[in-house]
Formats: sequence, structure tokens, C-alpha cells
Amino acid sequence: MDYKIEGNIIKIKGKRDFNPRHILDCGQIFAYDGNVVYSGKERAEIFETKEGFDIFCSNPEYFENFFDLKTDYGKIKKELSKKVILVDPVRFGYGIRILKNDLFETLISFIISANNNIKRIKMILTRLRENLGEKIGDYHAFPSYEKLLCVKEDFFKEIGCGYRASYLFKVLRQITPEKLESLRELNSRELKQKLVELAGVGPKVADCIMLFGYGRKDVFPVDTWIHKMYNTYYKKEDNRIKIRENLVKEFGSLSGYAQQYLFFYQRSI
DNA sequence: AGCCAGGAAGAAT
DNA sequence: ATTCTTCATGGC
Repeated sequence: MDYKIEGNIIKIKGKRDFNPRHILDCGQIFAYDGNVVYSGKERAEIFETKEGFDIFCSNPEYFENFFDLKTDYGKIKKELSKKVILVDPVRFGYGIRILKNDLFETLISFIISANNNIKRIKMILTRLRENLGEKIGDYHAFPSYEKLLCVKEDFFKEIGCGYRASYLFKVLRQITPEKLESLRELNSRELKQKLVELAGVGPKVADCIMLFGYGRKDVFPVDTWIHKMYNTYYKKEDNRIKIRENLVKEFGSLSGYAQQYLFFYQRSI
């Protein structure tokens, strides 16, 4: 990816491998409003220019990593497009990049995402930030672990979490952000084993945390959209574990990338 | 009104 | 070890 950092601006050259709508609307992050993105304590705003995009933020190094700018997505897309099923999805979501989200924020966000829709997930997470997040200028950071640990289970119900409230209350007492960080050293099999022990974390949510937080690309989160896609373009199969097995077998170490293009494409039609 | 959303937990088999 | 049922909430 061709880019340079000038003060508080990351200047992206070209529009082939970076598109904020594709990146933000493909379901890997819920903390954004238009082209304004929030991650942990940070915020960035993306503006389109003649040559590409300018990312304004106070911490360019953070977002250089966050947007995975050092990875060559042209090469990945070329490889993926060898598969017939991915030609249209890659053409459609050409500007997708898989984010390196904050681990703790990803855990909380995807526990809330279970059996939920994106609009409501965003609403709940906005309320979390506005009620408990440190105020930084005119926005709120994602709440700290300590702050979340203080609230009662009913607080999570009051902001609309429904039955996921008990999962959140429990998981905060099972693990800390530091412990999550320490799991980076595990291989994917061991990591998943640890993650599914957590309250509210099943196979699908664990895959999402691994892909969008830990950056593991050898996983394939299977949600209702991927389920639909598989039944349309592959074969009838309702067991999501089997669907995952087959898709990981097909896409290997590129599974996570393939999943994002397929998810974004399937949800658009 | 009923179905669906980036599913997981607990019970039943 | 697999399959079935239940779980809040809001949008459509």
C-alpha cells in the first residue's frame, strides 16, 4: 500500500486497495459514524481526496497498524480471485482491509453481536461508550476494564443488551485485557480453545475475535450470512461447524480474507 | 403477527 | 458427543 505519514495525517495514495465504506461496513467493527472511526481511546476521520484518502488522527502510528497498511492487499486479492466464487465478491469489496482491532474491545463487542443485528449492536456499543467511556475532547473512549468491572449486570440490560448482560458481567470476571494480550503467543487451535471457555464466546464469536483482534487469517467465522451463502453456492448444510471445516479446508491461510469479501458481498444482495 | 439479526448456553437425547 | 430449546430486543 502506497502511503506516507505527514504530522497528524496518513495520506493514502490510490483508491484500489482502500475504501472506508468497504472497510467499515463489512462487519468487523461497530464503533464508527460515517467516516469517523473509534478504536479504544483513539479516533480517526477519513476524507477522500483526488489522489486517495487522508486519515486525520492524533496517533498515526496506531492507525497505520489498525488499517494494516503494510500488507499488500493487491497481492491477496489476486490470489483469492483464482477461485471463481470470489471473483465478484473481491470486485465488489475491492477496498476491504482487515482491521487490527483492540482485543478487549473486540471481545466485548462480539459478545454483544451474537444473534443480534448490526444497527442494534452499534447502538448498544455507543451507549457503552457514552455512559462509561473516558471523555476525550468531543468523543468518548471505549470504557476501561476497571470501569466495566464496577457496573452491575442490570446496567447492561438497561442499555439494551438483553440476555447478553449476564455474559458480559461474567466474562469481566473471567479475564482481563492483559490476559487477552498474553494469549497472542498461542497457536490458533490453543487460542480458540481458551476463548470458547469465556462466557458468551462460542465458536463463531471466537473466530471473529481471532480474525479481527488477533489477526489470525486461518479462521472462517460462519454467521447467518455465510450460512446462506454456503447453501446457495456450495450445498445444503445446516451444521455451521461442518461449513467452517469445509471453507477453511478450501481457503487455508487466506480463510479470514475470503470470509470478509464473501460476507460483504452476500449482505449487499 | 411473525421472522430475522455476525449465536451461545443449558437441557435433552 | 450431537441435537433441541430458550434467550431480549428492535427493525421490518
